[in-house]
Amino acid sequence: MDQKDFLTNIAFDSVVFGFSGGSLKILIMEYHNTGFFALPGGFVQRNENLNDAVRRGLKERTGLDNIYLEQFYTFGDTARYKPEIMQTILESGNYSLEKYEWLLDRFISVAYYALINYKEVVPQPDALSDSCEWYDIDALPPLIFDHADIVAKALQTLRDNLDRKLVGMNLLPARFTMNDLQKVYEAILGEKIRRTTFQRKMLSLEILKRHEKQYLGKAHKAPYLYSFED
Amino acid sequence: MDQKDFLTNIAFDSVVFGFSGGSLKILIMEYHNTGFFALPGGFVQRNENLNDAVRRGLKERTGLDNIYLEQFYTFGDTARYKPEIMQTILESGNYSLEKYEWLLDRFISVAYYALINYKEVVPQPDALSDSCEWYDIDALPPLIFDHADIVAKALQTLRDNLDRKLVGMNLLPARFTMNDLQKVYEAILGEKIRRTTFQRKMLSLEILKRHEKQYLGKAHKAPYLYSFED
DNA sequence: ATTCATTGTCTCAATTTGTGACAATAATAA
DNA sequence: TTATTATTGTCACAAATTGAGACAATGAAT
Repeated sequence: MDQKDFLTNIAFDSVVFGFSGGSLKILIMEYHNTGFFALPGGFVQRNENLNDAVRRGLKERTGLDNIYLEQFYTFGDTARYKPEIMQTILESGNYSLEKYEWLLDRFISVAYYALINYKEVVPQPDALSDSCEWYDIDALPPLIFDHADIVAKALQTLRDNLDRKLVGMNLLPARFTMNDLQKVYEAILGEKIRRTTFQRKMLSLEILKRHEKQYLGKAHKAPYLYSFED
Repeated sequence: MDQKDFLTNIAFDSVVFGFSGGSLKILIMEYHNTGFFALPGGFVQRNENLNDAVRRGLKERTGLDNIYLEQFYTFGDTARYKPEIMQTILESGNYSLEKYEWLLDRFISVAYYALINYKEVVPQPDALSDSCEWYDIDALPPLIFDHADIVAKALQTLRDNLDRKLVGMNLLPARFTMNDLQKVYEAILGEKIRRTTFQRKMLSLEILKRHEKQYLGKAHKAPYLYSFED
């Protein structure tokens, strides 16, 4: 974290979506002894592509490569500049204020959202944080800076993209039932979808491959399993 | 242009769309004695919102306030860093390389597109440029850095937004005919649209106010004028 | 008066979406 | 073994949207 290795005044933040227990969740970090909650983020190395920097950051937090990632907005208001918060975070972590003075400068932040399979991830805190955990999108703690705005815009963009991009797939394991997929869509949109219409639409896209049935041990017809591979 | 007044490593570029002669055009700058063509852009002052910086830049180039503006992507590949080009530009303009050394550093660029009424604008070059002119979107000169990619992505985003946002209006004068509006849509989409379907769709949106007819002195029925005001 | 190009609107067909019906099925209960 | 139950896959029909053309109305030129 030496200043000379990084670009100044520019950062990134990631809204990492996962799906579990029927609801949409995101990763939130908590900083040591401060009560501050924030999105996972980071800085761009001088010899590194912006997109690669974000992937590097996600790899550290989730252990995953090849994550589905979309850049959605760059936040650059002066109102998001609050050096006293960053100073508190550094002091609570016993970091030298001289050495890390550059972190107290103003940053413009490029925001990305990621979609990952919840089950494949064990969230890892970074050096400054004592936790990195999943929070239900409807029950987030208060976030520092403008991170609540970033989350809201991420969710809005995800909804807007839901039809145009094949977004739902990235939140599920390789094989899933039509009902699983519908629940992901419902969690993202925040509303119920009609079963028959949804099923017809998904099948008409001709991107789903049908596999053997899944026997659930329940008292009814077993559903087919699907995957996105072809 | 003193370094200490600006954020480092971060810039913006604008794709300014106008409509004239049946085709879509954008503003391109040419630098003194270099043969280099580029999008109009600039840097963010330390006490200035990113969005305000872009509006300031557009005001200087077009003289217009209250421009329709959308941020669409932030370009941060290392491949876009070509200090020798910037050096040539500075030298050709007889700028001190010491004083403006910071401009030779790597920049991540936040890209915006603007939609303006062609007739209201007299493009103004900046200090480093000897021209700022309209170019047909299909006949652009070769552009420096990754500016051709930026234009391509701007156009793609504009097309994607065409139905969801009321984009066409910003490219026309206050009053226009249905045919004018259709030609704007056709220029953006790059394809012909069926007249009756287009007319029905536009009227069904209930955002157009119909005014008196426009007598063209032509040998046929006169069209209504419309506006977006309500 | 006739001709001409364009406009505004209508009609019908084709497609997509909303809504419910219904048989098939896998486990459970009787 | 047989009924019961919840859920699934598919179909049928209605409603809404879009595609495609027809046609009369109109303002100016001939």
